[in-house]
Amino acid sequence: MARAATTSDVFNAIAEPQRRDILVLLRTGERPATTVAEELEMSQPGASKHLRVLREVGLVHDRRAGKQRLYSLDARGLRSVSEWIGGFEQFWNESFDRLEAYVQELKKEDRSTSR
Amino acid sequence: MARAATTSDVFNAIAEPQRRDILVLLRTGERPATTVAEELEMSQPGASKHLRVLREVGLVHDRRAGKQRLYSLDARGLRSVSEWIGGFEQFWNESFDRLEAYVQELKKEDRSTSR
DNA sequence: GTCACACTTTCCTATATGGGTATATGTTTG
DNA sequence: CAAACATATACCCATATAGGAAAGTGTGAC
Repeated sequence: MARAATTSDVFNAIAEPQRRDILVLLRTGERPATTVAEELEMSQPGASKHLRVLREVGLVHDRRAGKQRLYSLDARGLRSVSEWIGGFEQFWNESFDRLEAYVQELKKEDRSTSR
Repeated sequence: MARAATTSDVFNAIAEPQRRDILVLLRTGERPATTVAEELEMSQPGASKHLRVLREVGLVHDRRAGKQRLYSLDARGLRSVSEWIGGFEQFWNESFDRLEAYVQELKKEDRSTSR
């Protein structure tokens, strides 16, 4: 089995750098697919594919506007990620302390090794 | 080109459900690889591989303890994700409003279609 | 040293992807 | 309806998994 389908999981959808870039870009407002491609310097089909994935996980919406299709951000899907991440905030400092201890340990080992 | 290597990107590392489970499990304290495998019902080599990925992106640390190797959480790497996500918090409510408008629009279309 | 235990790595496989290129689809305009 | 424009899809390829099975490595015990 390979990795889970990006189309069904927000975590996978935002694992791709270019898709993250698209989301960031859309914070400044909706825009047509072509503009997204141009502004992020990716091919038109490339942008279209990424937008499709983002659409399928619900992170963007699209609406027709004449010949164009305007894409807009719907950040609500990122909430689940935020909540998951939130469960770790309390461990940031703690693990920092743990790292400190780790560094101290390394220093000790180094000292005893060089003797 | 395929997706970026999981070993070099925290976003990719946490894109895999089982790896997220491991991180959550490790919040309750360090434990040997075998225990991780048992508690999460994954094969021992499987757990080992996932732990390796997490280690390489710095989300876990390991230390030898006799025959065992104890893995512990280092959540600091999740901060970059948290920060990125944080840039979207202000859009949650806003996009909710946008969705409302979207729904209204759908209703309108539906009405005009059924006429 | 040898054995057992706890992991890690190697191999192999089926499957997803991301990217490029070419082509198809949908919409407005003349 | 034909032409033009904006996007989406289909195809093809190279690569990166995740997983299972089997073999390899490191460490404590006898």
